[in-house]
Amino acid sequence: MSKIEITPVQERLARFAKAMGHPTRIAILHFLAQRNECFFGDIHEVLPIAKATVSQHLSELKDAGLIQGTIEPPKVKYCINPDNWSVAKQLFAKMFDDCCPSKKNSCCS
Amino acid sequence: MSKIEITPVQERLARFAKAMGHPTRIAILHFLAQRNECFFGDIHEVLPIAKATVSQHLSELKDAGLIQGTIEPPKVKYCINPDNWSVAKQLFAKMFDDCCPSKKNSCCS
DNA sequence: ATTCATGTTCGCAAAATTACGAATAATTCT
DNA sequence: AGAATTATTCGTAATTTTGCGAACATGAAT
Repeated sequence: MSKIEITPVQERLARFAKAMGHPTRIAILHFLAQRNECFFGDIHEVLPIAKATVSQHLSELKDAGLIQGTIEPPKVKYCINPDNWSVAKQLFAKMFDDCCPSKKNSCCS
Repeated sequence: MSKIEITPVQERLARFAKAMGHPTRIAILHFLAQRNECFFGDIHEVLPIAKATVSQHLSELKDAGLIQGTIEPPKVKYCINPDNWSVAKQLFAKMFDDCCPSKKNSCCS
């Protein structure tokens, strides 16, 4: 009856999800998780795509807040953004816990 | 040096994330989580968008495996797909746990 | 058989995404 | 100052996504 209001939390969760919604970006996140050294060149070296494209994917992840980059001339060091990573983790966890499969009154019974 | 192989698991995680990467679809998932009755009409009634668009979003969620729909003439009942929901939950949880903020050797220190 | 109620599919347009090579900063090294 | 290294930005093209109204399909009720 009354229309749904899309909340800022839902917007934020969708933003995180969208940033994670590409195999290459998932691979980048996994790669960053395994490494201490996170220079752009290290990431590019390991991906079979042009550096311009790598840069775009990194921007996407950075704009969503999942990673951060710091300039260490002449290189750029990338890493997970710990604060937002933690937020994303909690938002996804809450999302998956809220939903019905674990409830008794699920419509999926 | 050696190129990254994008794994099937990463592909699947990205697929889930992509489906969740839109505020309306997050709202739909939340709505499904709160309801026993999950008819198309209930969902459409509550969203400020055309039914064709609602149907598209539901298809997107269904194709990704996050929800399922059963025909109950003349209505269609939608709900979370419990099996895949559980898979998605675990994949996201593993992703967020793997990554560095909780590690000592994080590049984000 | 017609009508009604419910959703999906079609056809289209606008916008966003993905990808690349070339050009452009920015900083160090010679 | 000039060359070299590193990464971003620009310009472009192809594809995908998002959204709508209209048309269509399906089964129920008259």
